[in-house]
Amino acid sequence: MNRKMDGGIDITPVVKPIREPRVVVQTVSEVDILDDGYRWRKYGQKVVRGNPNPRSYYKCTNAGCPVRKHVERASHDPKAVITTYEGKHNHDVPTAKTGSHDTAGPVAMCGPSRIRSEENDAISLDLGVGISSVPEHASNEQQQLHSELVQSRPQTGGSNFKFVQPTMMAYYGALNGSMNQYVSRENPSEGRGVEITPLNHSYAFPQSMGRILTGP
DNA sequence: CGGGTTTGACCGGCGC
DNA sequence: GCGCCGGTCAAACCCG
Repeated sequence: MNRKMDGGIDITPVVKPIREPRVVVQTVSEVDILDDGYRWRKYGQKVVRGNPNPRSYYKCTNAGCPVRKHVERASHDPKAVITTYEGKHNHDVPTAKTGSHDTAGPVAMCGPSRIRSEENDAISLDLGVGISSVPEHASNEQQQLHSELVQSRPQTGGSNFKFVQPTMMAYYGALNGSMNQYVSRENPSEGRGVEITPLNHSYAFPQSMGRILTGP
């Protein structure tokens, strides 16, 4: 990308309203790569502080798809995978699921997706395609970042079921806002080079989550 | 041969 | 002003 104009003068007209819908999905799986029906291309991997596990960055391989996906593993739960979707798909699902049929297809996403519209209208499931609703303006003043906490249970059948956990949502709400839970104990002297120290995480995060995930 | 994945380096933003 | 962290891009390699 050439953001430089000839002459050396570069203007910065880019309006970055950064208003893309951010969807945080908590998936319980042994594998990081969950097939949601779309094709993703890994464009980077980085290990972030507070987590011994590396975070993977994926981008939609489809043209015109600004959708990005960040996959990270919970440090306390090796089977808990946090997938963060950014943006929305502009094209239809490639239907790469040859052997499988419909369950995990696009239909599944819109169908069961809207389960949970009981009281929390703050969270809407527009994770996959923009087909259903959510048309309008996201330029409201209240919901700039609209994140949702969904729990996926990928069974071998390919059925991505999503359950919303109001309890976890609260935790994650703070998480995507500012991870105050992770940044707690840090030794300035050691800085990088040392692994995190497991330990005293007093918050009920792991407990609640672990329970929920392994509960049913 | 093509696509995708992997690793390293670079850049930008934020905090101190 | 400097340092640190996160994020992205690019090149090379591997697999299909």
